[in-house]
Amino acid sequence: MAETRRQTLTRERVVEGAVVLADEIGIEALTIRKLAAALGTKPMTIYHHVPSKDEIVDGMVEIVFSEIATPPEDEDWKPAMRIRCVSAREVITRHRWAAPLMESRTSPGPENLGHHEAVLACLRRGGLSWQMTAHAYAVLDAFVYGFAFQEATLPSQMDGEFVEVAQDIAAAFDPESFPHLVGFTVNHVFQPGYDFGDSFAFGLDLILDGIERAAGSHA
Amino acid sequence: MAETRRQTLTRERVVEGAVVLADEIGIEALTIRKLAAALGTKPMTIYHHVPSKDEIVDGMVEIVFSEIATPPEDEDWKPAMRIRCVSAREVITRHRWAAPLMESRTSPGPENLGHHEAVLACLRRGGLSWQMTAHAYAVLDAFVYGFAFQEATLPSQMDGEFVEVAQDIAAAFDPESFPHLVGFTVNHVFQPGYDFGDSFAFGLDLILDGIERAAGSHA
DNA sequence: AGTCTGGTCGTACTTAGTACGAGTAGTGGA
DNA sequence: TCCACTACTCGTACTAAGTACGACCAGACT
Repeated sequence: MAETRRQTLTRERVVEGAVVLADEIGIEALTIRKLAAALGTKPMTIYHHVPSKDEIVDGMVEIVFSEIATPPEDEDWKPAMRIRCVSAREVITRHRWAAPLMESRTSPGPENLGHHEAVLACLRRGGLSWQMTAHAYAVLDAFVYGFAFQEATLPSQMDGEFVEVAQDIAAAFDPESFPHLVGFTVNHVFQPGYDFGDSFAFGLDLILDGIERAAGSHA
Repeated sequence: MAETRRQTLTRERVVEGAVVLADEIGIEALTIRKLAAALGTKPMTIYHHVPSKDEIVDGMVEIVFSEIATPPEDEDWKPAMRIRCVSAREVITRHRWAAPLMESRTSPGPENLGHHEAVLACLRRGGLSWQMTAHAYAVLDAFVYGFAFQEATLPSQMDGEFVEVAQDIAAAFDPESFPHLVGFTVNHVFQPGYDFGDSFAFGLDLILDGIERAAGSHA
C-alpha cells in the first residue's frame, strides 16, 4: 500500500503496479479501485492508459513470461530445458496468481511468443523431429504449469506452525474410510523434511529422460 | 435453456443444473440469475437450498470428481493408473470449466477425498514406497491437470474449418522474428492428422514408465 | 380454526467494471 | 502575450452480479 509516488501514469506503470498488487492481495481481490488507490490515483484515470481490465491482465501475463529464463543457447537441449523449466516454476511460485492465466489468455503477446520461439529453437537444436518437439513441448508445459498450479494452491507455507491446519485436515480424515490417505499423511507428509516441491525435480528429470529416450529410439 | 420442470428444488438439483449450465455457457457466464432462470425459479429461491455461490461451485467440483473413474482394483498399478488418468482427462474435457477449479478449491469434499484414497491405494498396492507414491501422485496429477487445462483453452475444435483462426494466428507470426514458431506451425500443426491430444498418451506412458523404472531402482 | 414451518420470492444494498463528459495543465504557434 | 489544442485527470452514474432482509403462502399438526 506504499502508494507509489504519483508521476505521470503510463500503461507500463499501471501494469507493473497491478503485478505488485496481485502479488500482495491475489488476483480476485485486484480491483480497478484498489489498483488506483495503490497508484495514488482515481479509477477512471487508469482507463486513459489502458482500454480495459482485461488488457491489464494481458500485460501482467506478459511480464510474467518476460521473467522466465529462456533456455540458454550454449547448453545441450536437456540442461537448457531444465533451466527454463526450473525458472518457470520459480516465477510462477513468485506470482501465485499467474498459473491459471498464462495458458488461458487468448491473445499471446510478444513476450509469450518470444518465449515459445526460444523453447522450440532449443528443442530443434537438440535434433528432435517436429513430432517429438510437439510432444516434448506439450508434456513439459503440462507438467510445469500443472505442478506450479498445484503448488500455488497448497496450504501456503508448509514451514513453521502449519500444525493447526494439518490438525484440521487430519481431523476430517476418517481412518476407517480413508486408510491410505491417513497413512500417506501421517507416514510421509507430516514427516520432518517433507517438501512437496521435491517432486518437481523428480518429475522434470523423469520427463526429460523419457523424451531423450523416445527421441533416441525415434531418430 | 430447457427450463427443467419445476419440482421442489433441492441442493442436488441446483448443483446439477449449475453443471449443465456451465457446460453450455462457461463458468464466467454462470450467474445466480441465469441459473435460476434455467431452473425455472427466481434467484433468491436458490439461496434457500445453498448458502452461497461458492458452495455451488464446490458441489460442481464434487460432481466432476465423481465422474472420474477410480483405478480398477483388479489391474496392475500401471494400467490401472492409466485408466484413471485417461478418464480424468476425458471428464475434464467434457467440463471445460473444471480444470482451474479442481485443484484450487480449498475444502475437498468426500468425492474428492475418496478419489485420492483410491489413487493412493492403487499406488501402494503396486508396491511403491511412500516417497515414490508421493512423487508419482504429484507428477501424474500435475501432468493430467496441466494437459487438460491446456487443452481446455485451445482454439476449440481443431476439426473442420478452423482455417480462418489459423490464418489469423499465422498472420501474427512474423517469420523473421519467430522462425521456429512459424516452422512448427506450418510443418507440423497445420499438417493433416495433427492432434494436440496425441501428446497426452505419449506423455502419460512416458511418465508411467519413468515411475516404474524409478520405483524399480529404488526398491 | 390457529399456529408453525418450510419454501418462495420482491426489494434493495453492495461491490465491481466502465461510459460520459467536464475539468485542468502545459505547450506550441500567432 | 494569449489562445487553442492536446494529454491527462477524475466526478458522476449506469450496469451487472451476489446476496441480506423480510413479506408472503401453502400444507401439517394441534
